Amino acid sequence: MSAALAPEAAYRLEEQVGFILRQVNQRHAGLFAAAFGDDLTAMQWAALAKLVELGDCTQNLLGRHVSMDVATVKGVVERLVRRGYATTRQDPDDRRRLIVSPSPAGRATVADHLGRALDVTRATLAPLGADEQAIFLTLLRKLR
Amino acid sequence: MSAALAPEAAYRLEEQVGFILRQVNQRHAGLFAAAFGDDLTAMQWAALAKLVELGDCTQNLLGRHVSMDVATVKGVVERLVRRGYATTRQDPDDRRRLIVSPSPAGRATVADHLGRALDVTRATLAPLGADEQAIFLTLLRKLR
DNA sequence: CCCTGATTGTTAGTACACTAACGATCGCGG
DNA sequence: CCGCGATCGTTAGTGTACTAACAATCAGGG
Repeated sequence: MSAALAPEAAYRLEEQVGFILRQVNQRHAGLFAAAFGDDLTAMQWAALAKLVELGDCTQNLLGRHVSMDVATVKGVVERLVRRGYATTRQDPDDRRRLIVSPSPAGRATVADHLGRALDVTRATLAPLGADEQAIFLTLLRKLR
Repeated sequence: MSAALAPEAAYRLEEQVGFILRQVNQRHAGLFAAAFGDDLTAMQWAALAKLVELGDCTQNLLGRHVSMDVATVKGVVERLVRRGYATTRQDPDDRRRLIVSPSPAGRATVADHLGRALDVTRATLAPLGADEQAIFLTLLRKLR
């Protein structure tokens, strides 16, 4: 399956999962930005929504809950703090740990934007029918 | 649908398309990096594979073919040039344009890595059965 | 109680991604 | 042929993402 028969006819970039995945991600990012404007990025929203759900939480644990590695979550939390949506303090019981807490403004923002977040999900899936959406999500989850 | 009934029970971050999409992307990126090592990133591979397919090509046009905006494609092309996989020159007929060309090494690298690229696609979709893969790709394409 | 290994966080470095602002150029209509 | 809008590329700035190296700290065993 190498040289003679179908040289590079066998490889179509635009049919590879990774490529399409990136395009779908781009579309989702655009929809998200349109709904959230300069309020929050998708990453910040994920971290903040999870933080409000969990309450006080180690930076490390928060990162694991939202699938961000340590270096990434640090930057995201830093920007949440800068915007006044969260605060950080050292854990007195374990001085390695940094405890992140949602601020009242953070909780309010999550409540405020919940509808918009759901709209983004709906808009992203809009090209599919209701049954297709269910199938798609089931399959997508398996690829996690 | 705001306060009294289902406060934030209605929003589960880990069920939102955008969130799962990011996780699937992360997994794909990991598989890609494992297969390609330090040879090429997924972005560089996409750009180079498309460049070899198209032959000489405007930087702008290349970007459109691989869904990268102008600023992004500039960086990617720059790194391809730095690695010796492509060259750039001004279009004599339109001095705004920058023509990007694959180098012999670039063509060889694409040929060399075609199998690995297909392996990455296979590995990414491996959690699904053959029929599921087809359905998934059909649905995914609609969300582009 | 010290030693060692694991955990937590920070920093530096590379590579996407997108916006906005800018300069150079092209092409078309008047 | 002049001007003006559209196109192409570059730069700067912000925000992910991930690796690697490091410092501080904690926990458990000898």
